Amino acid sequence: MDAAWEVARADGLAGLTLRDVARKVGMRPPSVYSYFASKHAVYDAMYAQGCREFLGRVSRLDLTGDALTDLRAGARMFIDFCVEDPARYQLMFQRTVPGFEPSAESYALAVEALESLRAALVKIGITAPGALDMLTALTTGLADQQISNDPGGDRWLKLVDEAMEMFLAHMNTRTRRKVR
Amino acid sequence: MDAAWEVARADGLAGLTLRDVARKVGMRPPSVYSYFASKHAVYDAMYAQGCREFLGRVSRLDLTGDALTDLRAGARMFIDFCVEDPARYQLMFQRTVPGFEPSAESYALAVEALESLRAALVKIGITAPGALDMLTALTTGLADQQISNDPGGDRWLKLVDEAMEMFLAHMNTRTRRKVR
DNA sequence: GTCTATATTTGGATAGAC
DNA sequence: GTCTATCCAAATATAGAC
Repeated sequence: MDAAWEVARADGLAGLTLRDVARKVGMRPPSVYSYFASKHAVYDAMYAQGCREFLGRVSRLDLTGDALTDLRAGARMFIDFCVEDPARYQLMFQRTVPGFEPSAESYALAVEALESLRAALVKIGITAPGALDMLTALTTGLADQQISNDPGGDRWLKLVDEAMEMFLAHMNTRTRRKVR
Repeated sequence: MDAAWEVARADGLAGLTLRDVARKVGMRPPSVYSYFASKHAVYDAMYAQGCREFLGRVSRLDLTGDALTDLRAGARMFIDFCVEDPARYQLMFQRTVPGFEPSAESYALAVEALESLRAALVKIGITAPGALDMLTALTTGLADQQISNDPGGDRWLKLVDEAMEMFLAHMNTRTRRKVR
């Protein structure tokens, strides 16, 4: 798995070949088939591993109950996760690999992650319809722009706190309007 | 070119092959080389064509001078442009094709498009540093989520107006803070 | 479990005739 | 300009020996 990630990071996710993975671990290509039934299976294992890593980070967030503080922490965690490994980001969130679809088993992990995000939002009082969708658009947009247009830099990273302020202020407006 | 786009839409951008393009126009594969020097050259021509189409739409926007109205119109135009052809979106904004980099000539068109966006923002009084970056993050995020997670639907499309309200309210806040 | 050997497919690209 | 024929390389996958 480590070798597969290395190859994906070096040659692009679509450029991953079992030959390269095999060579990286000092094996001949056919030997890889003792561990994975197909190239697809390698992608699926990577997808699942990415989901588990993400779930681990979600669970290690220590949230305070203060909306702005928690939004910032969550958004930073998510965007750091995306930016630190663009190949993983592409696999998990872009789905741009030729014919790859995660297995039901792996996909369940992704659903679990989104569910935990929804629960966290409810906990800080953000329940408006569309709020979760707006937040995922905003955070993936920041991550995407950072990765595509300023790799290695911080041009969009440094907007994360401000984006969460903007988001929260907007949600507060909506809530007040509703209550009145 | 039309055939190339059709193939890209059908088989994915990375799945485009000159063989398929040739067959689609009733030619044999080598004949394509009378028109394009390489597969790369085809991608580059597609990129340039996408940019020109986008520039055309930018110039056809009739802006009113009212910030919210114009932001909404611009964002809708951009996101519609992205969503209506995910292969084009991937080529122009994701840059996920194996070793493809647009030629300097083609890239200049993309720069021109971003420049016209910046000018439009200035015209409605949005000049804060980072405002343009925040706007591109927000709009590409909406487009990206729509394409990735609800293709053919409108789950994120219908958030566009609200997103622009949020963005504008935020920018107004920042301006006032600066003035005081 | 790992290897050698190989089948098979695919696809970019060129040579040279017409 | 288009064709036939072909080269070449890469890459997934399998068979079967050790």
